Amino acid sequence: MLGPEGLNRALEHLRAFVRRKGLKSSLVRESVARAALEHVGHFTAEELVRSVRERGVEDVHPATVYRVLPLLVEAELIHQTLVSGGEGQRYERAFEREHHDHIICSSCGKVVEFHFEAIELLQSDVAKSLGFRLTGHIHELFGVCSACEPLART
Amino acid sequence: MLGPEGLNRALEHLRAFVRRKGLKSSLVRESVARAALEHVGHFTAEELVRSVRERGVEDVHPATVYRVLPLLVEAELIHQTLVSGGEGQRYERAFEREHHDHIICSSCGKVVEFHFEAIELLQSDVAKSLGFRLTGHIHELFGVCSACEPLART
DNA sequence: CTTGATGCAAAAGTTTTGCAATTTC
DNA sequence: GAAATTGCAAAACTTTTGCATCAAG
Repeated sequence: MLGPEGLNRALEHLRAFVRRKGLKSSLVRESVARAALEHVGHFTAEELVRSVRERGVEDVHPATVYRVLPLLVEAELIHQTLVSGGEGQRYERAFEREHHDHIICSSCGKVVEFHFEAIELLQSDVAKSLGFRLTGHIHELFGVCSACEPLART
Repeated sequence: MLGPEGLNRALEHLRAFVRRKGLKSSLVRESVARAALEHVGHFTAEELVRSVRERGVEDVHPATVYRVLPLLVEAELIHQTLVSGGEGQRYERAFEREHHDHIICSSCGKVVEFHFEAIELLQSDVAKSLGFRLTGHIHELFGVCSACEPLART
């Protein structure tokens, strides 16, 4: 959860980013940013359009959201996430959040975040040993959560 | 590379699979399977259509490829892969291949496969500690390869 | 000769784009 | 007022689907 102060910091960050790029600020874009930043969990472009609309104040056209999303990514307010397939590209807030990966229950769809430093370190080692300078990664685990597997419980 | 004998084993495997499911064998499907199995590296549905056509013998309609691909996945002749975004779902051969993940150079697009048992083991640990039975994963690293980074070489 | 496989065309779903109207600076 | 942003409609792209025809067992 990003509190009201965090939201302000994020919007200020966005304004500075926009200024730096020689672009203009805009109400609509900030509405989209607000909806994205306060969205719980992952969201698609379409869901974001709905979120903005549900907040009542502004209304956004899907095309605009599709134009704003890459900008928010570039400003590092949000990240693209995978959370496997389905309906289109997903995003989640990145601003003032720690890095994490996901494990998804194939049965109920539950998504749990995890962060394991040991894995992160090994990733760097792998990259280094292959002659790469690591800049990012996608890591998603699939499984069946305990709630979905009342069977086979030892 | 899958040699001619491997190809035969794969096709026989497919035939058995098809029989087991109560479906029928077909020339076209086997052409698609052959093209997929002998394809070097990753491929999309569209590329597979081209590959089949280039082999000259058969010709396949895209719709057919889209219908065949899930079957080949189910038969475990191929796997879906990510190899980040771009034009549609990608696949690669799975038959008689070890599991591996990918690291991709963001600059030149080079894809290198890797397999690190330590990471695989940690993944299981993570899943277990979160109450999941692990069934699969996507793991893709991004970076800049040595060829693309003549600068910053220490 | 019954059932599955295929081609084709049309549809569906997501994302992009050209353009006129609007907002921002 | 010049330039960026937005909405709208149309296009682009990938994938799916209904249906008539073809091929397999």
